[in-house]
Amino acid sequence: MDQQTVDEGIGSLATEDRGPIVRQTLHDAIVSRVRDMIIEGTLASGTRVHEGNLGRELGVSRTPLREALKFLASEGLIELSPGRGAVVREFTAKDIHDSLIVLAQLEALGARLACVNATDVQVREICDLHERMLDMYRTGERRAYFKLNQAIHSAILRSSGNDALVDVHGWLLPRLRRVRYLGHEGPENWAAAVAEHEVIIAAFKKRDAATLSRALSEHIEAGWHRMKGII
Amino acid sequence: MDQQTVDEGIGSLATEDRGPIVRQTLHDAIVSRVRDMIIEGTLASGTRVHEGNLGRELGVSRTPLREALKFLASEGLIELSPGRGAVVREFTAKDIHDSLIVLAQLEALGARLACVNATDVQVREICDLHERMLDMYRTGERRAYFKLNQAIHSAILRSSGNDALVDVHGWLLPRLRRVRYLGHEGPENWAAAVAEHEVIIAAFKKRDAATLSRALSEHIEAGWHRMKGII
DNA sequence: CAACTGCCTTCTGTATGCAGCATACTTGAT
DNA sequence: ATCAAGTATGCTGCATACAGAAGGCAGTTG
Repeated sequence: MDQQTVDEGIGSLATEDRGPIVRQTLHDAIVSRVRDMIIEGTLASGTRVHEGNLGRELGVSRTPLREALKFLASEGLIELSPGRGAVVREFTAKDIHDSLIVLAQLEALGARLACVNATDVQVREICDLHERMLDMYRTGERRAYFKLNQAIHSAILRSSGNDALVDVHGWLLPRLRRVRYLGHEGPENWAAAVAEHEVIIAAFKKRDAATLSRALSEHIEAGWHRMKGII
Repeated sequence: MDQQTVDEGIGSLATEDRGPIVRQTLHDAIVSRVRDMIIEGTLASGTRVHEGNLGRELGVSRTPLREALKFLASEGLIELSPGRGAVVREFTAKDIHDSLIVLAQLEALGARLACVNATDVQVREICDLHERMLDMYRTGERRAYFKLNQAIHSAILRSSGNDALVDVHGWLLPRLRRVRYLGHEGPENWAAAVAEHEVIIAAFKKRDAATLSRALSEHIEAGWHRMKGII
């Protein structure tokens, strides 16, 4: 492999989406890169992942790529068949719905815990995220909105103080990111999602566990109804 | 590496705990083997995992071992530090408790779904497992009891018909297996756990979602109280 | 005597090579 | 013409080799 390709590959990976100076191992870079490729559809569902080709494309050799694929396999984004390599997992509508049911349950639990355990600082930070998200909604920046949306949900979970819950949530989320991204297609859908977020934040501010928990569950279920036609 | 060691290693892995003729990749063998070593305490918490030594011990080269470690890292059983290798993750009492809270929530959800979706055959199979587990209790075979106990919980989850729930549960479980195993130390604790299982099975037979869901949560919480002194 | 620096050892991170297996294609037979 | 069998190609699975980094130890200096 020529050095040019290597540098290009590593360079593009290193500057992808992390901070600037943080030590970024090739492994992490490949994992997040391939994960993004799956989420964004560059690697479509059902695609056979060819170690040689993808490695050449990313500018890395097969070994670290294989390690990354094993990692992604344990997240369920990729399926490995012995002797036949890796394919991007296809998520059926039922898979998505099942995952959302679990997600709703997890976020509802997180909400209840967060109302008790979150610090005032955390509440305020989440409200700030919410305000910034509203800005993105007003200016129509879907991608930034999407990232802030995710950040809010994750931040509420984190403020629950239950690390295992955060881990499980983080594990389940990747397989839903693509579909949640699609969930805000269309202006009226987007408006509905924003309205639900208003309820959520209001309940969180008041530390009203019952309302927050219910609002989050309903928000996720509503998201399902918004997106299920698309899938 | 001499061939002797390789054969010995692969042989011991291949015959470890899977069925006889099922095609078993080295990767899966290593993953389950190392996982067992962690659960059984052969690899104690906080132990530095030395790729060379462990690979030599298992009779495999570093490459598949590294892939397995990456896999286990994404399960959270092992922590990887760039440039400094892998250490067996130490679970604090809080980690365990947090995980159990999540587990209880997941099993409660599974219970509710199972009461609706389980087939009569599945219900009967689970009752059979329960009967066999009681036999193991009476004859004092802790290891077999433990395996059947796990099998019952997993089977109820599976009968919910929610694959994502099964996946998440299966992902969370490994980090709790060691501690759940410890949870039945002492005869009166064991008796209490068995009594709780009686309630669970009775509710499941009647497809009483509310009772089953509550019984499972309480069973897990009771398990925590039984074990928390030990940790 | 303590602290710092430079070297050395050892381990991780990555690449490459080799062997076995799966699949596809080709050829021959019915 | 179709099906089956054999062969060939290319991919995966694993091992090993090499390079770079981290940590330890010793020697030297303040």
